Amino acid sequence: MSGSSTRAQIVEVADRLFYEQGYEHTSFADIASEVKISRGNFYHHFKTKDAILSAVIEHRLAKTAQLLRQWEREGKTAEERIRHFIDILIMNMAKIKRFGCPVGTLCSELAKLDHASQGDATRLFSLFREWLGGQFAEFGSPADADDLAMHLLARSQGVATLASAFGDEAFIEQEVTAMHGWLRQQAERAA
Amino acid sequence: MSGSSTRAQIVEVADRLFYEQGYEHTSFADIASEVKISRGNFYHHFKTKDAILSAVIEHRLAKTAQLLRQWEREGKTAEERIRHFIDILIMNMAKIKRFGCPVGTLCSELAKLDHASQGDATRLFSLFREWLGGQFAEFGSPADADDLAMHLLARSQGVATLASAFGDEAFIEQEVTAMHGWLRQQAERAA
DNA sequence: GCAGGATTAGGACATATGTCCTATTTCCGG
DNA sequence: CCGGAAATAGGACATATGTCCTAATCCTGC
Repeated sequence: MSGSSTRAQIVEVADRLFYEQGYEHTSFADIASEVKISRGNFYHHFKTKDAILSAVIEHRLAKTAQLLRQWEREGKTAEERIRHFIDILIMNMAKIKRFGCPVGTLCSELAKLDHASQGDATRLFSLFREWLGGQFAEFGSPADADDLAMHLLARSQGVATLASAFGDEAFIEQEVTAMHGWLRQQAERAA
Repeated sequence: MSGSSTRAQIVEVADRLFYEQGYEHTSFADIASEVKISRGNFYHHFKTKDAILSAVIEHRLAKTAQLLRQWEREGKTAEERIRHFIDILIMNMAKIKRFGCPVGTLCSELAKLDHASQGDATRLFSLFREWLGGQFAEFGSPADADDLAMHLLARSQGVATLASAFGDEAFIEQEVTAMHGWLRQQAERAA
């Protein structure tokens, strides 16, 4: 079981390539070449391409959960924590401009492929949704906390899609400012 | 040049399949099979797959321009016309739930493929953007008309992406209502 | 130090797919 | 009615790709 390092490398490279090139457009050869292992060796770690996808999604879920825990620690108020979410658009601006949102584009692709892992990919969204819902619930409006979470999720998705299509970073910054304003409003309304 | 009918059929089928299955995942065989022509015959109408994509985008651009002209006729006020745009989320709800937005998902896919037609696909967004910009300009705030157009475009994109990921039609309806409310606000602010 | 499992390399194999060629059929203008 | 262009069918061809097998090598526990 020492190949864990190789396996981890495969997952990391696949994670990046699935994001940058899409799942279907990324081949075993692409991944093997970057990890510098032979295609044949691949089979020892993952029987099928679907298995790699599952591992990548699993990996992303873990990374995301960790990120959410970090925000939980860093932000004192719910508003501050939600602010962190909005700011990932700024943090990952360069990559979002080129490839869109990793979660949204993966879900879209899998939907078109009618892929078995669709549900798992959607779980990535669910993580953010539930976390945001929890934060918004602290605002005092637990009834529509989920609505607010979905609304914010949708807005960031749209920003990522358009920023990518138009190659426009300024638009990201502009909309992030607008989202911060909207968040402020929600916080004030609650207080 | 009588094959225009066959050619048109090819473009229509390709248009639908590219939407439902994605560009790369749709093969010549898929299209030929649905149009009921042989794969070989295909070459007579389109030399390359890229050529089909170009024709499909051209076709979508024409259809979109026609739609915009129709809205132009049907809506008396700018607000009414913009309302038509928002309502396509309702009109195409069933397909959006399954496959997302045809424009957004195509642009995302082409971005990952680093495809030469990326720019042409983005023109589809530009059509809506410029048209919406023109409508918002009538509100009296020509300065940020484009910002409002992009904002609305982004919101519908996000709604389509999330609705597809979660398979949630109610979310579409909810956000459409919210967008109508937002539009009303913009109109009132202008008046 | 050695046996046995883990890991790796290299390649075989079937299939799918974009591209392209050729022969045949269909259609239309003169 | 007929000659040529358009359209079609069928398949060839090279390549890419997911999958899988086998032999060699590495490493670890005894």
